[in-house]
This record gives sequence, structure tokens and C-alpha cells, in this order.
Amino acid sequence: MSSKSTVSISVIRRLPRYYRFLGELKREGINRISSRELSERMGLTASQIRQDLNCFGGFGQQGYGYNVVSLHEEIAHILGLDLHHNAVLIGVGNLGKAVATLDFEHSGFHLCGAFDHAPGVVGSSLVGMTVLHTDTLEAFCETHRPTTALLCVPRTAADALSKRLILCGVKAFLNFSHYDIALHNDDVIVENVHLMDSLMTLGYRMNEKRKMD
Amino acid sequence: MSSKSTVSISVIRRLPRYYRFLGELKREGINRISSRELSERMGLTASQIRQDLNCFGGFGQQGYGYNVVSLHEEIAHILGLDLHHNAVLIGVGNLGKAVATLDFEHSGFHLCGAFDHAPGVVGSSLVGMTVLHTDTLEAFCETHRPTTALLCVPRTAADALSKRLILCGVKAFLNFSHYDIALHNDDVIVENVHLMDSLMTLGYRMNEKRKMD
DNA sequence: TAGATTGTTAATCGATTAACAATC
DNA sequence: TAGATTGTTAATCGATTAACAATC
Repeated sequence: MSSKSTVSISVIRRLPRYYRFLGELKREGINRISSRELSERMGLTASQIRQDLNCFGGFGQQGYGYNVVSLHEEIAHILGLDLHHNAVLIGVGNLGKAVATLDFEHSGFHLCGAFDHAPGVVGSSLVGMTVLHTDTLEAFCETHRPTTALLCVPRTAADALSKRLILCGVKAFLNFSHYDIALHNDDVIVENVHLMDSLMTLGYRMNEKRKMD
Repeated sequence: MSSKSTVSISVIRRLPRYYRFLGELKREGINRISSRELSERMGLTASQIRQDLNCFGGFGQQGYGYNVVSLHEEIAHILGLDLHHNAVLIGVGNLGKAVATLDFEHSGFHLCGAFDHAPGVVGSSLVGMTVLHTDTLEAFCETHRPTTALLCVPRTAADALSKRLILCGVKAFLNFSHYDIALHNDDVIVENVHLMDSLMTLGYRMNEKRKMD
């Protein structure tokens, strides 16, 4: 029945995946699972699963295992999926549109606005919202007070826009640009998603594998 | 002048970022940099930079530092950015379209085909290519022999499509779906990009920070 | 030569795995 | 009760940081 004061980011990054697998088990109608069974499904060690979960509390029962439904709920609660941080989408290109269609209601966020500056895009409709002009960003933030920005703009636009957003009170970014927000702004939380980096890493691994064979 | 036999994935995942920063320095006209200066720009320790680079060889010079242009080129070579793995894009939704517009020519890949099954999408044009029907996937692979798939389809389609692609000789995936390709297929290289996981992690970190203040 | 900075070894820190006593 | 499986401590492994001799 422990519960660590601060949990390492490695553990945190595994939580969404646990959540996903437990959701799957739930759908399959399985209501009890041991760390060993789960480890085989997920390709982890049972030890790691028990260690990870025990960072947050003793969710299992000796001799039995874990209750799928309640563990699923516990992880949802740990991740704060029941909360709703207001988020704005910045940049409604193809990537922005893809991000807009994520299942926000089960993510801990609420998408409250979308912005772009391209004439054809501003005024268009996106998941039930009208895309606004970035010129109106400050006015919008004044009333809606978003704490999060989903930054789907090119690197060149990211610097100025992130600064404006921070002035508007935005505290966290999901950053798709190659601009290093965290580096220039202390005290702001940034999760980077760099598609090009992932692609390059994939290429490296392919080349290494080829050398081996 | 070392050069480790196998380099850890943590180091590899930092390489694209080094590459990016060196490109920036190059554009700024800076042709010499010490590990300390670079560490300050990147928010790392100088020690880590020297350790990382020395996994691949001694690229620096004592008393001088590193030559920006040649280090940039060395990293490009290490990542294999000069190679061209044939890649197919599977799924031409918003995400697929965003992926299609990545700068492939400087990534180590060549995009040779795009596939979807939606009537409105098949036959449309995408970065100079005509989107083909997934029914023609096997025939296409027979002639073009792609080794990589950029999988931009929903989870429900990912299982069947990844199996077909593997039968076609695809060895590596950039996987955006929530389906665990690597788990079901040994010997295939997978880089996962899970937008929802990143979003959930961001939310957790926001909640933690709020507790602290 | 003297100063600077690397390459590399050693020390530290953190994360994963193994082991097992507690207990359902 | 006996068997199973957790929670948790200890051992191992790997990654990061610090230190410094080598050398440009």
C-alpha cells in the first residue's frame, strides 16, 4: 500500500499503454489478470508491472491478481482522464486536423478553439468549431483561459506563437514543431512529438539490422 | 577514436536532435563549437554530448572542439540520411497527408506509394502521386519492393494491413495506430508514435505540477 | 609553450529485474 | 489449509555525470 512521492517519467510514459491494454481486456470480458499474464500480453516483465503500479498504490490482491475494471479506472484517475484542461489547437493544416480528431473527452482535455492564419482555413469548420484567425488569439484566451496549446505549426511560426500563448497563460504544449519551446521557456511543460526524428531513428535501426544479417 | 559495437537506443534517439542543432549552427555561419557551448544551447551536459558522439568515433579535436559542418555530415551519415529506403504510406486521412509532406529526401527514405480504400480518396493526388487502392497493395509491392510502411490507419485496420505488408516484404513500420505491431511480429522494426499517449502524459505532468504549487 | 577541450575512465545515479516474505 | 500472486526489498544492469590525463 505504498505510493511514491514523485514517480519517474519512464513509469508515467508506460501508463497510457497499460490503460489501453486494460481497456482491451475489459472489452474481452476478462475481469481478473495477474501481473504475469499481463506481462506476456504486453511484452514486459511481471516485475516491472508490479513495480510500476505500486508507485501509485497497492491495486492488486495477493493470490488473486488485479481486477481489470478497477485497475483500468485507477489508471484513468492517475492520468487525470476525468479532468478537462482547456486546450487550443494552433495550426489547422493536415496535422492540426488529425490532432483535432483525437478522442479528447477521454484524454483529460477539452478542445475549446482552433486557430490558423491562412485565408482559406480561417472561418472553416473543424470538429464543430469555426477556425479563428490567430490575430484574435489574445481576445479568445481572455475569455476561455486555455492552459494547453496543441502546436501544429511550422518551426518558423512556433517561436512567436509559443511566446504569445505563454503570455496568454498557456502552461503546457503538445509540440509538433522543431522549435524547442522548453529550452526558451522555463516553467512550461512540453511534450514533443517529432515525426522526422522518429523516421530517422527508424532508418538508423534498419541500417543496423541490415549490418547484422 | 573509439566506436562502440552496439549503441544504446537512448543515444540514437538524441541523434536527430543533434543533427537539427548542428544544421541551425551551420545556417548561423558558426563553424566551430565546443561540447560546452553546444550543451548550453541544447540543455544537456557537455559530458553527455562527448559520450554520445564518442560512441561513433572521435569527431572532435582537443583544445578546439568540433567542426560544425563535418560533425553535421558525420551524423547524417550515421543516421543513414543519404540512403533511400522505399516506403509506402498506408492510410491517407489527415494524418497520412501530414506524414506525406515530411521532407523525405533528407530523412533516409523515399516515398514510393500511398494507399487508402475510401472511394473519395483513392485516385486523388498526393505529393505528386496518385493514391492507390489497398486492394492493389500486393501487386505494387511486387514491383516496387518497399521495405518500410508508414501506417496511418485506425487500430481496427492495422492488424490485417500490417500482416499483409509483412508478407509483402516490409521490414519496418512507423506506426501511428494503437495496434502493437512489434508484439505480434518478431523480426520487424517498429517506431511507435502515439499522439494520445503523449497527450495523456502531458495531462499527468500538468496535474502533478499543479499539486506542487 | 600555455590554454583549451577532447576522449575516456571512474563514480554516481536511476531504472529494471530477481527474489521472497507477506497474505489473500 | 495449500496455492497463488502480490508488494517490497535487494541485486543487477545501464545510463548519466564527473574527473582528468591526453593532446591539439
